[in-house]
Amino acid sequence: MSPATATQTGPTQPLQQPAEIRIYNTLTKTKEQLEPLRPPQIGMYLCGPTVYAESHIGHMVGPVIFDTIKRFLSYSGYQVTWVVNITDVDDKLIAKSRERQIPMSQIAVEMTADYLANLRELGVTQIDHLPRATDHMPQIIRFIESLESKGFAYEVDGDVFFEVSKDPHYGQLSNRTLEAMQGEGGEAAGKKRAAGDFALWKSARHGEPAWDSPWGKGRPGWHIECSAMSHEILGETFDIHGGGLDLMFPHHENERAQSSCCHDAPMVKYWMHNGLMRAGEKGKVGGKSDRQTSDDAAGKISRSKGAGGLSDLIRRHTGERIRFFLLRTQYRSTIVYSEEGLDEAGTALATFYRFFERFAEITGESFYDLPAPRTRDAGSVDPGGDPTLTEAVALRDKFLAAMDDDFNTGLAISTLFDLLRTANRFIDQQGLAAGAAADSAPVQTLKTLGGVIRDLTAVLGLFRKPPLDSGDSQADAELTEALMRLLIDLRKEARAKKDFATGDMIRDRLGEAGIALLDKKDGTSWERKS
RNA sequence: GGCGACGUGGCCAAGUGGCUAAGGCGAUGGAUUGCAAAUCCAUUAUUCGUCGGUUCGAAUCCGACCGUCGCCUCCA
Repeated sequence: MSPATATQTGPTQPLQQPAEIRIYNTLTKTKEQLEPLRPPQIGMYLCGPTVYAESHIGHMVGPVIFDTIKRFLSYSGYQVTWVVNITDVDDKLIAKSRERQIPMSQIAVEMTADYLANLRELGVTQIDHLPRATDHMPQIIRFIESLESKGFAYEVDGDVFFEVSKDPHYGQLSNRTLEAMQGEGGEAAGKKRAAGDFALWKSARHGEPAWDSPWGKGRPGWHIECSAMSHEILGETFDIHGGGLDLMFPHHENERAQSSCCHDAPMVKYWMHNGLMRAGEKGKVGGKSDRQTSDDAAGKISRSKGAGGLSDLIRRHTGERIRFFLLRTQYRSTIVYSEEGLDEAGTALATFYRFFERFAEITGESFYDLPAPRTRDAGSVDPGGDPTLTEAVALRDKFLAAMDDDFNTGLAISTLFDLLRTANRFIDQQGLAAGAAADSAPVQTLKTLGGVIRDLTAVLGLFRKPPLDSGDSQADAELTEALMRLLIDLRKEARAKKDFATGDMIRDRLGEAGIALLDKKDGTSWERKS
């Protein structure tokens, strides 16, 4: 049975479908045409973190891809409301609170700040609502009451459980049958009617954070906060629900059960699950070794294995590099994390940065200041018979087609490289350099090319601002710039006198210090080697 | 044990029935350069884990096998 058919939104008016966007729906295991419930509005929910510890890079996969999805959907003419929850009450938080001898709420505040700072660094800026579980106790309690009154839940000594067998569709999302699930039932096994039943409300033990409820003092179970808060903000049925593959069961299965039983309506139209990140093996890149000696237990990255330190990773690699690294892989596949992979992403990114410098030198305009068109239509370009622009338009179309097909960011990025080559080739062929007449036709064409690249990279949330040398203060950066200017001028003078030995020494010594010089027709610039 | 994903060049990674198998990193040759770097051009998988099968035709569908990984307990 298709969940899509179960939703009635009244007469569908002839809405202009902005684009043929297809989404892989984990519920149906097929790619489906995106048809929002209430176009042009789209409601989107992503399961956020339980804030008991620092986030690690794996936590960023979902936010980065969904941030990109929202940017792309907005670009395609939709108005997206994106919600990411913060779960700030839970067993792990309580345990952490005991361990550190500080209130649970303080840990939650600290770790939420850490999470948000990381999101900011990775350019995740599109979230509209960040609801916290503890701010929604009345809604959560009402939700549970409603389930209880409809016969889907039962109370035992202050605990309330969802009775899984009452939901005829239970197991549909994660594709498992009740019979196949024969767990132990966890610590509350003795109280539950069936092992698969799960807690909606947990009675408080001594010293635990607790809220008043019809069942006595206690706290919400896992799952229920997402049902209550998504309902509060996005309604009974909304368009897209996302999260990591590992949340499919039990979290999403239970969420779905709670919400659809409570409202007697499908909870979500499109379920999306991103792949998980794995830790790569050790550094060695061997030759052709026939035997796969995977002595290094490479597995899913998780907090329980001590993963963390994302802010340190950002400091070393920059948020943009990490975002780019994540976006180069299709969101449903496993991403293997490795330092080498991140380094390579940095190398690839440098090609973009060099083009932006070239662009600025020739046009006199900063790439980063170019306006990014807000819609596909506004961003379209009329090539007017120009072969270079014709090529660019074709590549832009390819980019958009890739994104239309279940947000294939990896394929989309490949067209960006093609676009870069097109632009660089054009510059070379035209012999463009600093000082070119601003109103000349080639410069205008280059500006148009730059505009297309600006447009598309903005959809991916890249190049929002010039790359900074992380850790440098403003004053240090200025000093570095002045010293580099001096060295470059000295070398220039030496070379003018054909004193190549001195010139090369300056270049070599800078190279040893991790700085590369780039000689161009119109002068020399420098960059840090990654 | 149950359910599921994946296995594409040296590495990363698109492509899920049919033009010459994207793109990145790396490598090699060339243009350019005083020499480099950057940029551009060219080359770098007759082949897509293995073996069968379906088909006029498969990396793409089916089966078996090998291998890697995930979920089934907290996890983005």
